[in-house]
Amino acid sequence: MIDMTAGTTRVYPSAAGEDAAGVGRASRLIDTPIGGMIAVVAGGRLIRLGFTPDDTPSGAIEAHNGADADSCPTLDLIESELDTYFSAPGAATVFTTPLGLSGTPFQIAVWTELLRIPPGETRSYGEIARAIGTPGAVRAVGSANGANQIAVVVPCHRVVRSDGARGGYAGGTSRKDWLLKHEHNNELFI
DNA sequence: TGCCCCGATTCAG
DNA sequence: CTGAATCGGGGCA
Repeated sequence: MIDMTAGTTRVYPSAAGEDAAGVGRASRLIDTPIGGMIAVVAGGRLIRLGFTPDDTPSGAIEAHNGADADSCPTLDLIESELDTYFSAPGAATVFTTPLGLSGTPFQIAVWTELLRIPPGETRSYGEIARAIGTPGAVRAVGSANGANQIAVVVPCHRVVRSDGARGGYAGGTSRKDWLLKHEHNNELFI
């Protein structure tokens, strides 16, 4: 059925009626030290990057329109940048892959703010809430974090609780832990 | 549309 | 440690 081998690119046939603008979609599985990730590109932009569940169902990669995934520059770019990011302790890697953020105005505001957090640094949910002008929306920020479609690149893992505790993570707290330590040059903290 | 419920939180008791 | 505050998002009538 679907080849889940890391690095494998799958091309999906165009679905009539979808992507009227001719914007193709392609996905690729990328292997990382903390599990496989699936990257999805549409219109030349990365629109999704998430950790694949242990037993990734074939349906996880459904509905991707046809595009020439094997020669997708954006997939090549994100794959390359992820490789650099994961292989370099301290991870000062700056991602340049064009992103396609899709969500409510509030979510977009949160995610955009997350992109401003430098690698190796953290912010609390409250700080993010204040930064975007809605000091009381602390929990809502948490929800928006959970709705992040582009893991690692949109660094929702850099948001922790005000008391320093790590807080939750859609990909699993162990991954959040790993990422924070990795960016902290492998130093243990807290 | 309105109502209700739920959170990757926070802070006061 | 417990409880209430606060607000965006989603489900449902």
